[in-house]
Amino acid sequence: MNPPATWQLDLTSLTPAQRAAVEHVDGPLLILAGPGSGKTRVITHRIAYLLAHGVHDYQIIALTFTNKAASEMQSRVEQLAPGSKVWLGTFHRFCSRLLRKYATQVGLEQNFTIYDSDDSLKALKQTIQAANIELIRYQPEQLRSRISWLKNQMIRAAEFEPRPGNPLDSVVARVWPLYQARLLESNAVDFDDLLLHAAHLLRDNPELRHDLDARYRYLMVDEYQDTNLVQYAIVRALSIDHPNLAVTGDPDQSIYGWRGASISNMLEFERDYPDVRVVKLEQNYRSTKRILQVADALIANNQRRKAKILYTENAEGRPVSLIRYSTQREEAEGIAERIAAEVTAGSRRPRDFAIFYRTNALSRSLEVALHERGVPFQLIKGVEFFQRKEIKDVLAYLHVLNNPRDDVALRRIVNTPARGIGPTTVQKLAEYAVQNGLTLLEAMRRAGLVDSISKATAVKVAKFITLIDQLSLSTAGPLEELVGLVLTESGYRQMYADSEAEEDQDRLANIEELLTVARQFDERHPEDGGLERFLEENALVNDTDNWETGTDKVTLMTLHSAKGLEFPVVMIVAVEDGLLPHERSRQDPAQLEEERRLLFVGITRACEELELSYARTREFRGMRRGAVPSLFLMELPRDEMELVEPGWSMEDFAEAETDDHGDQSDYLEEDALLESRHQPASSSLESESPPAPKPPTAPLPLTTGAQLATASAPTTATRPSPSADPSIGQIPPEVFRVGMPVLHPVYGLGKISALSGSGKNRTATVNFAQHMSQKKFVLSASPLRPARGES
DNA sequence: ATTGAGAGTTTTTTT
DNA sequence: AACTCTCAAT
Repeated sequence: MNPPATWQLDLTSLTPAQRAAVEHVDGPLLILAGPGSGKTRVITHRIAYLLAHGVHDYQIIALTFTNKAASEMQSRVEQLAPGSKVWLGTFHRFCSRLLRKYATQVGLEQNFTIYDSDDSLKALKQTIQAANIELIRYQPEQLRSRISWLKNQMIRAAEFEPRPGNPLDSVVARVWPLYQARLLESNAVDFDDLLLHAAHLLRDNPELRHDLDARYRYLMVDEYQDTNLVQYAIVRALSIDHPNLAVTGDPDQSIYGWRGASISNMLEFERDYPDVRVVKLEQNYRSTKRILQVADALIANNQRRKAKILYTENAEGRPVSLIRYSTQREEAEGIAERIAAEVTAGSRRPRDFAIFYRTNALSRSLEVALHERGVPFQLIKGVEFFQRKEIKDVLAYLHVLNNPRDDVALRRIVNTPARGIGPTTVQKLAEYAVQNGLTLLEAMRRAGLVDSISKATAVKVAKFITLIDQLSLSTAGPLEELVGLVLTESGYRQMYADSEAEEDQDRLANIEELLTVARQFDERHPEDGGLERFLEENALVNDTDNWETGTDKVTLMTLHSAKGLEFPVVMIVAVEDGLLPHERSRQDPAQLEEERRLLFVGITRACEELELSYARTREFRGMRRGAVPSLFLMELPRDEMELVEPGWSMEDFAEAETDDHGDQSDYLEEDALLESRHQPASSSLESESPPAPKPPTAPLPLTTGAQLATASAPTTATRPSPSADPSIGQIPPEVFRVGMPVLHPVYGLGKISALSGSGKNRTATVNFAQHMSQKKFVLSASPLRPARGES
């Protein structure tokens, strides 16, 4: 049955360690893979190796956490073993597939709906409202995340034991069973249920478990350090009779602990599978020596870890930059400026750069700065397209057609576009439904029989029902046609088409885009398409998956979504106390270590150059606050780094002037914090001798004593106070001459290659050796000054 | 039923 | 600042 290998598998390019992992066939295998160690290569080669040694493709499954990772592997397996049908996908997709098949075993129907977190929050709110439960001070979102966390611990509503005296838990104890009942009535599951139902399915049906264990004989799990208890249970259940389980991961890259991921799954792997073969992949093929040393020094500060060696045969590379900006805006502009300069000079392309930040809210100023300079960029946000209101609205129509019991979707569309069926009417219908044991949709069919609903309103509801019935006649056809029908018949497209607002025009465009998605689906599934499948595919997709590596743009993303990627130049912004580590993680040492791992992940994404930055002030929830450098920065090895401190711009003069008092206290606060954190760690950035007391405007302790190499940024050690800073307009434009060496606070040393214009418009073209870039400056408005003879 | 003002939130987020 | 939710007014 298994076709002879018509392709050649070349293992000679692998290192001995990689090869050992690839050639391991039967029995448990644990691959400890450091960042950039060729992990994906090993997994894909191993799949090909198994196929070449007589394993059937349907006997192999590989589970990943993201679609992105899955499709990446898919295409690489396809290259190594063309035509094979190994199942690669996410945990959630795997469970969803399993549940479609065995839905009735867990009380669902095959056409169940998958609620995303937005939908499940709505269902939860409806539950709370219908049962009239007092939330005390809790937000529904808090309940949702608590329930989610519990589900990830493999606890079901019926088994839940509230922590005594815990008010949140006592509310959860009341709401959760009702919420779960509502989901069941709606024939729906949330993301967590997908895993939880599957885990219980396997636990409660020994024969089924046995069969599936045999069927999926070779199981692989990627990013095993991020598995939670439920995922662990699923993996375990499928590898009891045939423990051919290969997992890869890196405890140092575990960054989803807050979601219930447990490193212990990885650390205790050897206990669960005593005969495990352990392979360590420690050589890094991605980063320069310096970047790796910085990463290594940082992560060494974590107590709860297995020490591991990180080494590379790559070049030494350039020092890692640590840049201190005075404001958030300068940080964004400095970065955008550098990228623009290097792109203009042709030394880098936009796609070479990635900018990471801790929270999405930090992206705004970067977007603005890049946009102003015409630098193309793509912003990766977690959800985006399928989470947009207009998309969810249209999909809600499809959900109702596919699963008439889907109340969340039904409530969403019943008055969208406006049909004069308001919340009061829906409320009455919902009550009628409960009293008569009907679904909401069935109750709507009988709106005329509900006493409290007026004749006029009942007619409107009847019209809506007619619309749904009419649409449901077309559910068997192509998706593109169905979506088109929904758009026209519901009046949804018209609603936006009539609008003048620019925002609505964008929405219209997004809706048209959805039509494209539907068409592409039709093309991809000429035989095995169908509404249910379309909805499922889109339910388990997120925006990160649409991230295109092919486009030539700068990438902006959170540190979390950066995992698994790499870029020639990486910039990590806002490495400040309260943001990284995040303030919510400061109490708990375990969480602090997770934050450190997060920065570790960010650092190890960089191949050639790495730039960390922080600012002295930052806008935060509409307020400007003084910012303190992250304690993680003190843990980095100064030998591998250079400190850069750009000069001040015109705006900062104004800011420094008006905010003088605020600034002073910020400084004092910074000093105090840094003093109190004085750590004996030898790799600390701080000097051995305690820093001398400083006037409020003196540089930070971080910069005192010039511990860091400052060659490329001569302004660093002697940054004058703002009032004395000969920044802008201080140097008369006529001083400059062609060939003159000049100094720029951001780009460092350069040479004037051309001059043009006169007076205020006099412009200099400067070549900067350091960045191999060329920039133009209007002299009267630039911080440029002669490199010699500076004060 | 729709609109607008005011109040209260606000991490990260593979799915 | 930006978002969502609530409640009162239209």
